[in-house]
Order: sequence, then structure tokens, then C-alpha cells
Amino acid sequence: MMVGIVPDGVGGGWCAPLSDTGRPAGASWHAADLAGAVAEVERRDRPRWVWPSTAAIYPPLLRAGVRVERCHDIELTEALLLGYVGRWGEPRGLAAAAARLVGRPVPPDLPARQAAPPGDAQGALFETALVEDSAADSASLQELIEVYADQRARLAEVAEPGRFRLLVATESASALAAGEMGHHGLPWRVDVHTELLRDLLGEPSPVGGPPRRLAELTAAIGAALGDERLHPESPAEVVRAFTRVGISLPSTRAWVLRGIDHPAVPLLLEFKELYRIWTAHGWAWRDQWIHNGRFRAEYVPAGVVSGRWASRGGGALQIPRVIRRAVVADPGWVFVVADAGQLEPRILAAVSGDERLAAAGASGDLYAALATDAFDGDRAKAKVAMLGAMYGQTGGNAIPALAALRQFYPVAWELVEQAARTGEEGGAVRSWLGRTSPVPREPPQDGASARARGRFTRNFVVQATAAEWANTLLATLRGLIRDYEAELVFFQHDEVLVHCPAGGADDVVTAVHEAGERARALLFGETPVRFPLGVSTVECYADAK
DNA sequence: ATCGTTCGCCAC
DNA sequence: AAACGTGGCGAACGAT
Repeated sequence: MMVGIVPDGVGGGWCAPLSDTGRPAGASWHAADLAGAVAEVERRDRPRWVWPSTAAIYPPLLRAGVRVERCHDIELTEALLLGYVGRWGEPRGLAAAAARLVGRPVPPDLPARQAAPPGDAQGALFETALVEDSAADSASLQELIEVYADQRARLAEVAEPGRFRLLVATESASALAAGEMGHHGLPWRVDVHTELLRDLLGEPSPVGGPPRRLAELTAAIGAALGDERLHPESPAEVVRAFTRVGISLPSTRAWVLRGIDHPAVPLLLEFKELYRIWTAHGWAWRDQWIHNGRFRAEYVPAGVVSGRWASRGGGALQIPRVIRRAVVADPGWVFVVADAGQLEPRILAAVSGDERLAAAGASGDLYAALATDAFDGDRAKAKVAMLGAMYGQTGGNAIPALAALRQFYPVAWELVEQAARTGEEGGAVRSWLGRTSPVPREPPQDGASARARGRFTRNFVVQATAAEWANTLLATLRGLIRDYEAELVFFQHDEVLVHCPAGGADDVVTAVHEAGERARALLFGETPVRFPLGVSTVECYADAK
């Protein structure tokens, strides 16, 4: 069964039982305490909740101690359906979808809520969950029911309805997982982080300026370039300083500097690395984002055009490797860290149906298999060629390798080439499950933008399908560990962290492998391609793999 | 002073 | 080796 709900903005909400076809299946009612009502119905019936926005509704439910198993997220589904018919980016909220349905002017979506406030401020339940406007009332419940029925009808009309329904289910389940992950937060040891900063950066400045090690490097770089007042964090100043010593630089990017023979270069490279840590993950970041031993970021499922997650606040998906030393499990607990290796080329093998590439994808090391097939055993060359084909590389010494790839894996090659051609002509491409790339307002006007568009669509078909596999794994894993004492605490494109008591880790490891296998079967059915997971059980994230 | 853009690094 | 896909973010930059 299903239950449609719309919050009333003051802690309650309207609820409507729905049949399996989405039609009203009984009288609707108003609950003064929406969280309480959801908890009770969830315990009794475990329905699929049909609601306007998981991002708006689920966090306050979680704060009230309520979890749900399944939902249908109207706004995420609406975005997928709009994209499918070439209307990517149009307002996707319930109010917009309802307005489109009856031909009323379509209101814009409300701007996204600010990133989760630091600290433990709870706020009133549902104070931010008011989905469309302050006049939300029982009419919104009627709109919800009508929009849901309409979405079901549109889902039935796509070319591959079974796949698209899986996409919608996975997207909605991802949103639940994202809410729970944001709610749990990533275990984070402030003391370890602080010690790490001191080791890397030296004493913090008592007046708020750069820490000691950065100050020393600044002085050394200035001396090496003959300018005591040089600011190494300023690209313009660094370029000018090199010009004065007879070296012209197109930019101060690290890879450019690495090609320069000058005593200031190693100092600058070290400065850049440490400066980045200081500004992006230093003491200020620590004080803003770590509270009560957790890093609580806000995750945004489908926040990336390809369907990958994005995050708001704290750079949750860009935690530098050295900083992961501070990610430590609670006493007596561990992390089960699972990482899908070589995911994107395996996805290409499964999607394209290229028999020879699929055979390579059946191996534990796809690149090694490619190397044996087509690159005289040169694994590095095979990897560069594969990445070049998926990203649209056109230059450099990957070109001969790309030719070998084309010759040995013509079916896979043609799939990404066709995707690129479609993009160059201003067209849209789709992922395996039907996520559709946005199209530019007008076709590319010149060769450079056409090629850029081609690289985007070329990569989209692989990256978006990889995201679907990973989201499906996550959603499946979430279900498998539902009754365990375990929490999902991190998910980064092809990697997932489960925090659990040490004694339960073996069960979680089993569940992770099972989830990967189910994701493979759900998406691709019979395929020789494997999606092996590197799984480790560790107390510290930095020790994974 | 303020705001939008660019640079450059982090992650995958 | 070379600079090719998706992002977030913070500081510098530069226009207003």
C-alpha cells in the first residue's frame, strides 16, 4: 500500500491512503503530529510514502526519531520526467507539477534551504518542511494525488518503462539514504584532526594569520625568487616573480610548475598543498563543521547532471586523503568501506554489450585484461586509452592507444562515439535507466563548443549509468542492513562507508557484496561483466584499501 | 565596499 | 604524460 502525505507547515499534515495504482483508497485525514502519524503507519503497514520532497520532509522526521523504508519522491521524479522529454531544468516541485497539469502559470521552485546549520540546533519540526507555500492546505493533498497519478502515467510512456521505474525507485531511495547520512554525520575525531593540522602546518598563528609552516614557506619562496614581500597564494604575483627571473609561465598550476627547474618550485608546490589544507580543512573548517564528534554535511542526491550526488556545506565529497585520518569509528565500532573498482569502464562494457570488452570486464582487473588483449601487456597504456575514450581526450600520446582501443572494442567505441556525435549536434543522450542529458538552448555555434558538448554527452552515458549502479547498490544495502545496528555514514560516487559495531562487521561485509550483486542484476540482468567491490573493515577511514 | 568571475585545488 | 568528464569551495581578482 501507499500513503500520500503533505505537511501543513506547523508540525502536522494531511494524509491519504492510496491503492497500489495510486488512487485514493479510503478517507484522507489530518494529523496534528505528522511525525507521530508517520511512525505509527510505518510500524503498522510499511507503506510506500508518496510525498512532495524527501529533502524537505525526511530530516525533521529523522530528528523526531522516525525512519521510513520506502518512498516516492515527487520532485525528484518530476525532474527525471521533465528531463526525459527535453524540458530539463523546469520547476519540479509539487506546486509546479500541479500547475502544469491544469495549465496554470508555473511557479518557480523555492530556493534550496541553506546548508545544515552547525551544531545541534533542532528547530521546530517541519518548520522548513513547508513544501510549497504558507497556504499549503488539504488542496495540496489533492494535488499530490493527481500529480502522482500523472507521473505514473508518464512513467508508462517512456521507451523503457521498467528501467525508468527502477530509476525512480532508486532515486527516491537515495534521497532517504542521503537524509539518514546527513542525520548521522560522519564520525570525526576533533583531537586527531587538530593534531594532524599541527603536524602538517605547525603552530596556528595566535592572531589568525597563516600557521608557522606556511609563514616559513612564504619567506623561503620570497627569498628564492628575490622578493621578500611575495604572496605565494596570489597567482598573478607568482607569475610576475617568475617573469623577473626570466621564466614565463602560462599559469601557476601545479602541473605547470612541475615542469620548471627552479629552487622555488618545490617550495611553492608544498605551499600550495598546505595552503589548501589550511583554508579548506583547517581550524576554521573544524570549528564550523565538526560538532559532537560528527561531520554533518547535507547531501543532495541527483545534484549533479549525471545523477551523482552533490553536497552542500563543508565540501563533504572532497575530503582530502590526508584529512581522512580524522575519520575514526566510535569505540568498539568500525567502518566497513566498500569501493567499486574500475566502475566506469565496467559500466561501458555492460551498457555497450561489446563482447570482448565484457569479457575483460569479467576479470578482477579490467585494465590488465585490456592490456593482454590489445596493448602488449602494457596496463598503464590500456588504462590511459580507456579513460581517454570515456572523457574524450583528443591530444597527447594517448592517440595511438585510442586507435588500438577502437580496433579491439568496436562496439564499445561506437557507443561513446555516437554519444559524442549526438552532443556535438546539440542532441540529448540517455543513461541505461533513462536519465536524460540537458540540451543546450541552441545547438553549439562553433567547433570548440560542439566538441565540448560532445565530450559531455560522451561521458554522460557512462557516468550517469555508473551513478545508477552505485545508487542502486546504496539503496539495496540500506535495506539489507535495516535491522542491523549499523549506519550509513558516507557515500562518494563509487564508495560507501557503513559504521557498525566491530562484531557486526562480517554481516555488513556480506551485505555489501550482496548489494553489489543485486545492483548488477537489477540493471543489467545477465551480463558477464562483474562489479567487484574492494571491501575493508577499519577503525580509521585512512586505513581503507 | 560589494558582487560576480576566475583561478586552482580537492574529490570521484 | 597531459590537461579530458562531473562537481564544491575559498581566496584572489576585477568591475561596479
